[in-house]
Amino acid sequence: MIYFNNGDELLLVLEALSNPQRLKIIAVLSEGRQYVSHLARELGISRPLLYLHLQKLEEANLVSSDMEILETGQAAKFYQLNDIHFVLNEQLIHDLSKSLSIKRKK
Amino acid sequence: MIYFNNGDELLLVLEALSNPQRLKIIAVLSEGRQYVSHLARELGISRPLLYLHLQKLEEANLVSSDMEILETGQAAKFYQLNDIHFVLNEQLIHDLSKSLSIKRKK
DNA sequence: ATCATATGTAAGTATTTTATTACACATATA
DNA sequence: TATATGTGTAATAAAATACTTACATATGAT
Repeated sequence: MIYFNNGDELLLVLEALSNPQRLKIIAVLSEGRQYVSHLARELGISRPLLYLHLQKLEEANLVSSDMEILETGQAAKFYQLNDIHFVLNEQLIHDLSKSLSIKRKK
Repeated sequence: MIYFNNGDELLLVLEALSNPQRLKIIAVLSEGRQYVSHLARELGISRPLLYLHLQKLEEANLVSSDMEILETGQAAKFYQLNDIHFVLNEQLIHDLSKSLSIKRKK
């Protein structure tokens, strides 16, 4: 169960989830861990783009990664889902909005 | 309780929620309905910008609006929260991802 | 050595989102 | 009439996000 410590954390998760590619990534990973190149082929997107999305998911703590040696002997970076489960309602948004910053990113 | 009919609907809601200004708007509206100009002053943002955000929230069905005559005799547009309450987990994302489209917007 | 597979990232472009400025129009009050 | 309040929107600018192309490096198999 995801617990949000503040509004910025909630926003980080919501931003990570508000993209169709990233939802697809989560859907694929929900069937089991997988390494980057394989994931890219499965999703039909370029590896650099996949990296971008995985990075956002990782920053929001929705996925994690480990290096592992494939049967072929090559190193591969495996990604897996963290526990993604939370409830969202107006009360929570109201409470967390006090610790939510409105800021420029760059 | 929000029920998502498909992946695109889920995404629409997540996109609407993934912005700090819009979370603040929801937080304010959770304390009661309010009209646009008043809301803009309370949030410290311009009315055109507020319109933009309210439109996104309305498209995601998170808020609704009604015109009403103020005590002063002027017409005002009141916004109020719809029921915002849902659970999100990997199973749901997995299921809804099948009806999720990856598309350009314009 | 060459081919296929893997990771990793820099640099540039395209698209979308967010925000501002400037209008038009209406009602009530001083 | 001038001022203050309200709605509504068009046009533009700025910022952030998404995506592409190109490259470097490494391992194993042919």
